[in-house]
Amino acid sequence: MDIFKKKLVSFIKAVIKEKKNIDISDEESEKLIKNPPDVSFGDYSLASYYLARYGFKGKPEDIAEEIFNFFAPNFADIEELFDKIEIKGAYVNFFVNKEKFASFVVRDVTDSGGDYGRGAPQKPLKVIIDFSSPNIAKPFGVGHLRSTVIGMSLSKIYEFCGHNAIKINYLGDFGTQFGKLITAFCRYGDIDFSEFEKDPVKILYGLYVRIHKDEQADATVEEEAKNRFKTLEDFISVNKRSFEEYLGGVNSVNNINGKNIENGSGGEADSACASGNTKLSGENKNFFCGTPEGQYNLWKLFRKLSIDEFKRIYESIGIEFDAYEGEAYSAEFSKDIKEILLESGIAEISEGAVIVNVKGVKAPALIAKSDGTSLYLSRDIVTAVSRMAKYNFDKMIYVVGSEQALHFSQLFGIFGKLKENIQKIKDNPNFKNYASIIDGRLVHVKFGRIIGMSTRKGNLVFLEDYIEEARIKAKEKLEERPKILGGDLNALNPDIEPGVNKEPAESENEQIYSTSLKVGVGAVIFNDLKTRRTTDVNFSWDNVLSFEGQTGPYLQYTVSRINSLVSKLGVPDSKGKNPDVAFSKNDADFNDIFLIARQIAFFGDALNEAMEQNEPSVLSSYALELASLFNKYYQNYRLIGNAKDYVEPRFFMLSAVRMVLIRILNLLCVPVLERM
RNA sequence: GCGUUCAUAGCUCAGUUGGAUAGAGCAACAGCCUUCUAAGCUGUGGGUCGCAGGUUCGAAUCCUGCUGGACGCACCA
Repeated sequence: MDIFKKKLVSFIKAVIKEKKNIDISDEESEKLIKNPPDVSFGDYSLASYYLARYGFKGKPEDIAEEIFNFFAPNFADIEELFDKIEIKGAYVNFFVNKEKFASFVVRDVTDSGGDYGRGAPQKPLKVIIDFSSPNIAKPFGVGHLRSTVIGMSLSKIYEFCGHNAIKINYLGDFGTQFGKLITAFCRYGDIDFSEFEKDPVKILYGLYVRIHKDEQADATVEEEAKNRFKTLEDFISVNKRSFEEYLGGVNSVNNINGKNIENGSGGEADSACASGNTKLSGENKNFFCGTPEGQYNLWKLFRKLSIDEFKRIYESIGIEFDAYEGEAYSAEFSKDIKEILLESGIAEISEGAVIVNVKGVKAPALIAKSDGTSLYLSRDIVTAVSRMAKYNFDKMIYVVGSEQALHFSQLFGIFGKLKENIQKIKDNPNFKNYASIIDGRLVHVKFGRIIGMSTRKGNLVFLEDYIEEARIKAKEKLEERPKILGGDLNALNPDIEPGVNKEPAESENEQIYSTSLKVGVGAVIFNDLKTRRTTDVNFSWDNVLSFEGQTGPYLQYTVSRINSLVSKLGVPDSKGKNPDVAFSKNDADFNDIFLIARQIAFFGDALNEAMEQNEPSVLSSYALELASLFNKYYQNYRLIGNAKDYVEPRFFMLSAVRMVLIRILNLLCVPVLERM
């Protein structure tokens, strides 16, 4: 919060104390302060109708008058920072001293040394963010991009606000679908193993599409797939220890900063057959298709190949995880969950299957199938309890599409029911401990569908092709630029002096490649983060490939422009620490500088709102507005060629804009370019 | 049928959680590059906030009904 708002907060507290003898907190007081829709109304306003809750009575206009009459004689208290107070209808409007305001904000950003807006809560929360979660053996499509970028962005936002984010990728690596995949692999004898090694995920996807088609005509497919899945699950859970035992040991691995870094291995599931034969060929097909151990190895191989592929893609768009988990990991304990829930009466048997009736949800929650195999709901229960044991989280966010809203309301409802009935569970002290405190800490961050593609029909758009398309468009745009095409290609590379030391053509192409790739990736990612999560996205190439207006490249471009200008201006002597920044309202550009400073001052609010609502798009809109204000300024006023004491404060203003924009681009996973 | 969710300019979307005159960007049209990057800037046109009621000082926002779309609803994930 800036000092101006702080001043108002205490001013308003004072009036409520004086008039109604009520003490309100800073937070309450701050909530009463709004930003008027138009700067001509003032910079902050107090809406009198909010005061009704503190006992002020009468028409809003009269309350406003009463407040105003109190403020006016006490104006000296805030005179240092404010120019005037006005009454307008139901509002009391405050006008800041614009010169002081602009100077304060610019200096505030500059002094923060790149950390402007970073939060430092008294008690940082431990927040698990479960996102991306692709299904193995399927290509990474644009559908997964949304969860991936929303989750990654939220992780960064929580971290920047001072909390601990734990990023988990929960792979869809289990379930009947893998029975189907193994069935496909074993039924179709025409797999080219050398091709398979080259692009395994594509081949696996082909199998997936093919078996789905055959399933329609051939009823034995489903039968075989179910059996194979059962074999797989039985093989994995021929175990060794109970969930209770597992929970007893797991929190000992909890380390200091709350992060448990796991690699992409399958956790427990891996150890079941670590030395397995995973080299595929035509000869050992009998082993893979005919024995439980072979099938397990086959599944494990599919899993590994998929993860390798995912990691390559994540790296290319700057996504990383603290842990890779998988459903298979939890499958081992799904039987324990089933028994606990049944024994305690939380679950019941219906039509041979195990179900839980959850308060407020009509559809029964299915825990286990009538053939005894697990369903993903039961695996999610296991996972949540394991994570509580392991991380002791304050909050766990699932970034999953809104089509799974029912699933999550069932999952959350089950933890509510567990909490209520915890004493009915016999033994299992560890389980009771962890399971009872989960209720209320789970959040489903849902998002709308991308309309226009589907895996079943086989017309899935692969993420890599999608980015490639954007990259090519960016390259075309880049090559249209006269400066770059005409002569100075090296202008793209800040490390090379223009005109000197010309690099060979190949390197120039590399520059173009990397620049256009960053623009393409930026366009694609920003496109997913600029609208509110819950709205469905009508997929359109025209939209994604437009780099003008409200787009990622527009923001990247704005930063590049500032970079260029700043380097031409040269860094002032004061080097940026505690600079002497002062603006004069007599300068022609002052009003625009003020508007920029005002927008910068809103950054903290935008950040908070983005976190509270788990909504990165709040930052997207904010950044677009800031960039737009800057571009208007840039267009209308020239800096180069002016006197030093005119340029210097503006230099810091430019740097402040750049700092905030770069921060937001980072938070939104949009690459930042030096030049473009 | 039940449930969830959405409907704002031709198109894509904002709209400070019930507040001041409903805003941007695309697209269309008209302008601005010998001067800090034109992926930019300026201007014009474009609205019964799906429809009908209700709640109150005040509704795009809240409640009810209707219309239309999306998604989900027992052994997939």
